[in-house]
Amino acid sequence: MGDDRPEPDVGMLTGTFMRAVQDELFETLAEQGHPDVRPRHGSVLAFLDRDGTRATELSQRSGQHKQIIGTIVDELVQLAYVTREPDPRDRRAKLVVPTAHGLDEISRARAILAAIERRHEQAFGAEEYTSFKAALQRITRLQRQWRDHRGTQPRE
Amino acid sequence: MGDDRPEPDVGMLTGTFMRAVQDELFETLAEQGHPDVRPRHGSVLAFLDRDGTRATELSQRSGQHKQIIGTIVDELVQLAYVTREPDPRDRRAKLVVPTAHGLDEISRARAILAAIERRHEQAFGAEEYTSFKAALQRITRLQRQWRDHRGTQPRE
DNA sequence: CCGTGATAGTCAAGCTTCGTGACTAATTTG
DNA sequence: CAAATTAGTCACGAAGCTTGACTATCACGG
Repeated sequence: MGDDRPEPDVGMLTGTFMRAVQDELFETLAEQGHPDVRPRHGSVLAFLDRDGTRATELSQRSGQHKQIIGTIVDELVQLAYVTREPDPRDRRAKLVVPTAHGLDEISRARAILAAIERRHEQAFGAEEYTSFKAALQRITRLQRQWRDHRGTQPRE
Repeated sequence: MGDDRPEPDVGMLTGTFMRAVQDELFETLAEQGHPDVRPRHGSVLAFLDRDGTRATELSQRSGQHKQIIGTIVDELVQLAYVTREPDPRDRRAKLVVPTAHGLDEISRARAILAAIERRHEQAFGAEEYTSFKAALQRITRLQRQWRDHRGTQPRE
C-alpha cells in the first residue's frame, strides 16, 4: 500500500502528521513496557491529575462522551493503570486515580513526545520551530471558532 | 460537552485542528447540495482524476486498503458521485469515473478548503501563513520517517 | 423537612470505519 | 503453455463512537 502522494489539502496533511506522531508514540511506549495502551486511552491518561480526577471532569477536558470515558477507565483498571476510588465529597462520584504503573506510562509518554519535539527543533532551528508551534496553536484556536465567521467570507 | 483545556501535546493539537477543518468542510458541503458525503469518501474523491482512476491506484494514493476503497466506491456509486467503467486496457480492472455531480463536489470541496486557508492567511499575514504551511509540510515529511531516527535520540 | 430538578456514573443497542484473509478472473512472465 | 502476479470482491471481526434510558445521590426552593 505504498505510494502516497503529496497531501492534497491541509486537513489530510495534518491528519498524516497526527498519525505519524501517534505511531511513534505508541510503538515506543510498547517497547518501554506499555504494549497495551492505545490512542483512545489518552483521553483519560493525558488529562489525569496525580491525586485523581472524576470521570465527568475527564469527559469535559477530553471532549469525549461520559460513556466513552467509562469504558476507557474499565480497560485501564483491567490493565492496572488506574483504580476507581470513592470520592469523599460526593457519594455518587468516583475518582480515577493513577497507579504507579499509570504514572510510569504518563511520564514516559511525555518524554517520548518531548523527544519528538526536540528532534523537530533540531531539524528546524529553535526559533523557527517555536514559531511554528505557536502558529499551530493559534490557527487551531481560530479554526475551532469557524462558525462565527460564517457570513464573513462571501461564497464563490 | 464543553470545557476543553489547552491541548496537552502536539498530537492532540493537530488532531483538534484536523477535526475542526473537517467539520467546516463537511457542514458547508452539506449546505451546498452534498449532505451525504462523509470524510472517508475523501479517500476516493480527493484523489480522482477527471478521466477516471483505478481502485488500486486510489488505494496507493490514499494509503487505504483496497477493501476500503471498494466499499467507498460502492457508496459513491449509490450516491451518483462516480460510476464504474470497464478499463479498456485491462479486463480485470475498472475505472472509477466522476459524474457531473461528483465533479461538482470536488470543485466545491476545493473552494471551501481554499476559503479556509484564505481566512487563515488574512488572520496571519500572507508570509507568516505561507511559512507556517511550508513548515507543516516539512515537519510531516520528517515525522513520517521517524523509524530512521531510532537510535539517534539517546533515551534518558 | 421535603419534593423537584440537576448531576455522576452505568447499561444496552446500533452504526461507522477499518483490518485481515481468502477467493475469482485476467494478465504477465519465463 | 504453466506459474506467478495483479485487480477487484466477499466474508468476518474488532475498534471506536453515538444515543437514549436508567439508578443513585446531591442541591435548591418552598
